[in-house]
Amino acid sequence: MANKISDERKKEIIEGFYQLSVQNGLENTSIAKIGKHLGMPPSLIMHYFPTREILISNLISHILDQYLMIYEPVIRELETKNYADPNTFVDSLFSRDWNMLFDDGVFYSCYSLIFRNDRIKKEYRLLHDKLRESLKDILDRDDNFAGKDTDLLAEQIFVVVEGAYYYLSMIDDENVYNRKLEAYKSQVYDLLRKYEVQHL
Amino acid sequence: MANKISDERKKEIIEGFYQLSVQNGLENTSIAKIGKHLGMPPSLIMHYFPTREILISNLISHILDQYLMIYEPVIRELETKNYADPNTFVDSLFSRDWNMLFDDGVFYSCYSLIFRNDRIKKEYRLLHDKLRESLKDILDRDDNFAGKDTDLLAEQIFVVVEGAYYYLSMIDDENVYNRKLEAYKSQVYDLLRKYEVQHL
DNA sequence: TATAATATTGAACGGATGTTCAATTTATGA
DNA sequence: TCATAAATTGAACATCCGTTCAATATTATA
Repeated sequence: MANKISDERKKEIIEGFYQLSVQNGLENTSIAKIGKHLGMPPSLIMHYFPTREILISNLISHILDQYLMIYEPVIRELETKNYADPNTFVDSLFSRDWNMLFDDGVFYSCYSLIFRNDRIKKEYRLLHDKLRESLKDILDRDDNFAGKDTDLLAEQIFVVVEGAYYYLSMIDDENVYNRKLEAYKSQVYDLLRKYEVQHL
Repeated sequence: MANKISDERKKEIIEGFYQLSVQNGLENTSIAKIGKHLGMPPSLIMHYFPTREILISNLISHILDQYLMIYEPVIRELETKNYADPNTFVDSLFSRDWNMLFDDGVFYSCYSLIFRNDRIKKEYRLLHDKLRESLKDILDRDDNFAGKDTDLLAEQIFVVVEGAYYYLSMIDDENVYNRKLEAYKSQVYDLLRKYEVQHL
């Protein structure tokens, strides 16, 4: 609460940056354009983010926070119940809902920066470690997976999820999209079933 | 063979573009820089590629061709034999070799363009359709998968492969890398085993 | 060899880029 | 209220961007 104006401006700038990046792409969004979009001179943007690199770095933190926020409702739902139906869980993971809330184009643009920037790489790694850890905790709380390698299971589930979004992003045709979606879903169902303790 | 000089120059320009993109990133590689790198004026580049958009489009075709070329030895090996050991096949798919031959950074940069360019999206889609189709053909030729949904199997294998490369690209630590690599490999082994006809 | 087509050059363009800076306005705290 | 700090402005910068164009050199064709 020390610098309230400062914090609000920073937030405003980053969100403006994000919005324009969704529309025109990260690489086509300049500081001048952000300024025009928000009705402020570029020099003000540079007052809060001294270089473009710092700006981008903050945009990435913002995006990764958003990404985490999208997962959170699913994770929290599973944390409250001691056992949640895997089907509903998988359905949430593959829900089309957060395609509306989150722009994959900007996400992959930022992802591609990990190959030349170790700090960004680390930030992406930490995000995914956190997600995997959350899932593992949930699985551990479930008796069906007692004594199983839930670390490995969580890892293998997320690999399918990421691969699925990679492929689904290429698909325009709704029927094809749904068919593929079901294929990837059942792939995760199978993983869960494979790991579950057999009840009689 | 009509325009040999033209074709060679085009190839030279695209490869120069690719090399600089590997070093500095796609978004930091300008026409002027390519010209300087190859010792030719930017106007010559624009003579062969009238706009930057066309240049990028050709770079993407080049990259997707290369991507296909990396898969080809594996695919051809499996085509010649009537039955190839799934293990060696999976090993090849996950071989670290083509990380040396192919730059994932440029690949993902180009991939992120699919979200705002339908032609690029289609080109990526066709590439992956082709790869999946090749794998399906190979599986179909194998008696162990007779009567099985090899289309689905191929799809699910590639989802794991793509997801795997997505995650592995974030890992620097060699031990962690290898551990994850094995997890993803065994995930594909499991898929193959699940689909195989049971022999006694 | 003459002619047409192609390849190559170098200069120039308007505009956009990230960044700097000094001046001014606004808010904060004593 | 007054001094100090923070927020904001607008102009200016060197440099790079993609692109254009007319002129020249080279090659292919008849």
